[in-house]
Amino acid sequence: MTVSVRDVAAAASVSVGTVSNVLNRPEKVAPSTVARVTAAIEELGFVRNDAARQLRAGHSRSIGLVVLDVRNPFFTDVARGAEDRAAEEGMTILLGNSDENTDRERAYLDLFEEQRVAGVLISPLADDLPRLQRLRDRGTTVVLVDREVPDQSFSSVAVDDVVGGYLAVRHLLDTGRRRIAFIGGPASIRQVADRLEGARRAVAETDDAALEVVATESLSVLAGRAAGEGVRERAASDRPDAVFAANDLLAMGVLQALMMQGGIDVPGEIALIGYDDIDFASAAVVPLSSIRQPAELIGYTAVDLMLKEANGESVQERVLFQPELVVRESTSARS
Amino acid sequence: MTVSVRDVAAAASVSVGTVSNVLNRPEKVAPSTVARVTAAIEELGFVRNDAARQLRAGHSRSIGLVVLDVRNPFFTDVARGAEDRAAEEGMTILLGNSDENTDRERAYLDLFEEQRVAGVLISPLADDLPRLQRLRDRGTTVVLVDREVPDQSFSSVAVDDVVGGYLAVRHLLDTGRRRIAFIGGPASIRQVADRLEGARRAVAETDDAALEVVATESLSVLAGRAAGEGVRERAASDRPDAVFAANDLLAMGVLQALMMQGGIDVPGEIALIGYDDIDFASAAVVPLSSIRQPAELIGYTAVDLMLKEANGESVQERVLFQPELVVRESTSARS
DNA sequence: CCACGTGGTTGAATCGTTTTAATGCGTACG
DNA sequence: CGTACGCATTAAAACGATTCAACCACGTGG
Repeated sequence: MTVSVRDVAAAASVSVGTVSNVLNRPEKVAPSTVARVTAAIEELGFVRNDAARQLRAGHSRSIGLVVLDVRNPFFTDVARGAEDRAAEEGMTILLGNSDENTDRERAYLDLFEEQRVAGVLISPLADDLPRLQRLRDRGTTVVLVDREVPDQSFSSVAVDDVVGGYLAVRHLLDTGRRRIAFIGGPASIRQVADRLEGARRAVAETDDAALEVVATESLSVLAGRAAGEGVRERAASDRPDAVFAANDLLAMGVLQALMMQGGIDVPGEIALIGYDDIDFASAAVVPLSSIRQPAELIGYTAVDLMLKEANGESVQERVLFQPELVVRESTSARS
Repeated sequence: MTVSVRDVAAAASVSVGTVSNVLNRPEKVAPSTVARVTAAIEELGFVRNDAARQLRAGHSRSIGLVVLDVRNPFFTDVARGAEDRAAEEGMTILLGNSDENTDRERAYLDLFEEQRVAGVLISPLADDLPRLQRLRDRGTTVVLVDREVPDQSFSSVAVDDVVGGYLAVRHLLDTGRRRIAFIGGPASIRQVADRLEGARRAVAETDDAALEVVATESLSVLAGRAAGEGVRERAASDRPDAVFAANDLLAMGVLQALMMQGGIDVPGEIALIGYDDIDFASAAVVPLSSIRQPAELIGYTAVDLMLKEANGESVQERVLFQPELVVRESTSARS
């Protein structure tokens, strides 16, 4: 059924070795032979079998990328950056979506390991570091995306989320807000914890400021809507005057809930700031202030680090980008 | 370095065949042997080499999916639906992103063919059907996503975009609008052409209605913003009183441009409707009316069709879903 | 005239898993 | 007592591309 090098070789009356050479090192083969083989390939519609190549090579030309949520534009941007860098090397990105679920994360890691990917980039969930450690010990290069690890045992590319959280809340305080609510979760996700930590620091600097934490199940629009409804249903005196959402998806959900049928004025009554600065943030009902991260650059750099480490050019490098405050209408001063 | 079945066999003092049996048909192996082999696998940290499996099997357990744009939530939803169905069979989705670019589309098809994927799902770009035909002739099952082909030679799952376009514009006309602008492109994309066709039909039913077409380079937020600016800069008398954007990303861009610094009132001056009903549509500056498509179901069904056809259970099936109008504030009657 | 390169090409070995026909071994049955 | 059968396991043959040592023919320089 399928045509192999063997068939091509027969058709061009050369050996399989020569066919392989034409495919991989045409300059080593006489031009006339190249022509004959190429013709045979065309004629028979030969297509390389990648499984056989990989088997021989010992590893694939793909890179595994596990993200927390494909629906979050931040991560698709990271993926695109990664894809760009990979394409420069003729490699491919395999995108896995853990959906903030440990089992799914593990399943993708297993899959990638069976595929013998050149490396794994992962925005890891909770602390299943031992699993990653094992993976690395068996010879797979691992780069952490948007996550650093205290013992410095992995390469990583991340953004300083403590600073990001600080910037967000500092901004809220600067515009006169005092009762800040942090909406986000689960706390096991490092990004969430760090952004909260940054928020705490900012609040601690201001005497009469208070921080309240509203935990969510996940970082989705839906979870944000639920949390927002909780806030809306409170007595007016009991509500915060500013909300810092752990990411833009949550923030958009919160915004929807607050404004639902003549609800609460944003930013009049409650100011709102998100995180990630996704494209849609600026198009929200009330254009959303946010903390910008260089998403594509993160992906690009992660692949770069992975390749370097795999080539032995460097061992464990850790890149840290700085986040940036983007002010829009959702945090305007009260009129 | 890496440990193979051979090593496991030696460690458990059985043959490689037995190890393979433990892996794939444990019920055929004596329990005590299973235990011994499993222990050896654990001990040595053995991980199956998927390339070797595939080579033997002749095809992979992955399914290729090529979409027009990963940044469009509609397609990530399709991908999730596909992933769900694939997971039920222990298979994986390989996601390729053509970015509305023929070369990239072709590159992904080549890649998938080399990988010997079990099948290819594709939302094809222009008319590179011969390429798909060849792919199919060489034995790869192909299912068209969101695209039908006149000669019925491929299985497909799609939504009736002509009906969708009709619903959108019919709604605009019903709310009293008469000068309709269709914003979208490139026209070579079937979805765009069909939605426009539907729009034409609706306009043709109403005597005093006019349709204008504003072509865009792509279906992105950016392209929408550019088109929207064009409209905004016109003399008020020259502007349409309603805009039908070929998808929600465009619509969000148009919306941003129209409202820019005290611009045009939506829906007061211009009504706006999009297409796809992505999650963010309801959270837009002005909540966006749209045409809803069952994105996840499309992906799910596409994989289903592919599996059926690959198993020879059916040849060429064509599924057509109906779109649905979702009315929000962006098309409210003028106050 | 012979040894010695050189540019092209060959054939066999290899990667790691799965599969299949064959084998061994014990038990039940005629 | 021998045959037959079932069960567990084995050994060897695939799958298809790549690589590498060997080889060949043909000059060229000594």
